[in-house]
Amino acid sequence: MTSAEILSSRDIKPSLPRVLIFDYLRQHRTHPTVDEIYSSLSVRMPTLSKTTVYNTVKLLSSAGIIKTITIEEQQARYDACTDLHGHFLCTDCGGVFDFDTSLPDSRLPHGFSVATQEVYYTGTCHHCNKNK
Amino acid sequence: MTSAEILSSRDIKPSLPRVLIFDYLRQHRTHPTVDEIYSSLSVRMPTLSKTTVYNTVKLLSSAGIIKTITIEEQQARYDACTDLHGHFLCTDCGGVFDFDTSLPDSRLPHGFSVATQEVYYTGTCHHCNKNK
DNA sequence: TAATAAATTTGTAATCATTACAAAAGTGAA
DNA sequence: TTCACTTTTGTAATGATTACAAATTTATTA
Repeated sequence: MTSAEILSSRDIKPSLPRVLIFDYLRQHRTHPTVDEIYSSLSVRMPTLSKTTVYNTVKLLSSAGIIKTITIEEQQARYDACTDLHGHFLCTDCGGVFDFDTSLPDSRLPHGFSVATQEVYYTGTCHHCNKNK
Repeated sequence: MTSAEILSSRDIKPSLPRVLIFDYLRQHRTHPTVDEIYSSLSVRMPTLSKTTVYNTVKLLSSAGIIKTITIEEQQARYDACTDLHGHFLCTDCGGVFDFDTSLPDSRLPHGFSVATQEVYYTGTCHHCNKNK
């Protein structure tokens, strides 16, 4: 399915900025920040505003089309893959990596309804462990 | 064990601000923000600086004595309970609640070493679900 | 104890990600 | 084309966090 089709199916008008941003996230699974999305796309679309990137990732995230990753204090990252998987932050190089994970066996208090589930690990990645 | 003893055992000098902040976190399991810690303690210790609260929670967190919770984009929260448990953010009232969770069965890529593990859920809490 | 060195705390001023907001631009219907 | 509505944009706030240097406290040495 194209990005525009996915947006339309969620009643989000597939404007050019929205399609570009969603496309970018679908093609770059590096969990980019708003800044990285903006810098990359403003080459192709010089009129793009960073505010539009902020607006769009918030729109897509609340529609459940992308995920907001808050593994770092400094800034949010975004992920077009909404399938269940964990995120690993390397505190050496700052990279964020995916890993396979099952859902933990959780006992929520009665009456709680779940919207999103995230598993965040931090540590040192393969590459940074080598350089020691 | 007293807070001062725990700090000492980690080679952190148990100064008054450090003990007060750590004590506060041990007694208030509500996952307070820096602002909440500062506001509460500055009544008893008017000379306390917010910078000291920032410095201290960073110190305690990197020593592994407390946990930094980044479930929200806006600000970090802190938790003196380092036992394994999940955190649930109610997107209606903003409260953060603990819940029991096992470790998910995760397959990390080879060579990755783990320092911290977090399970974050969002949704609606018991109380907010009632008011609907 | 006094003097000195080291560690800690403090207040103020940056930094910087995010949001507010209103004007501008774009889109679609009559 | 005109009008209403949505989206985008740029600028100016906001607000959490950090940098930093001065002030204070604590520890050490003589």
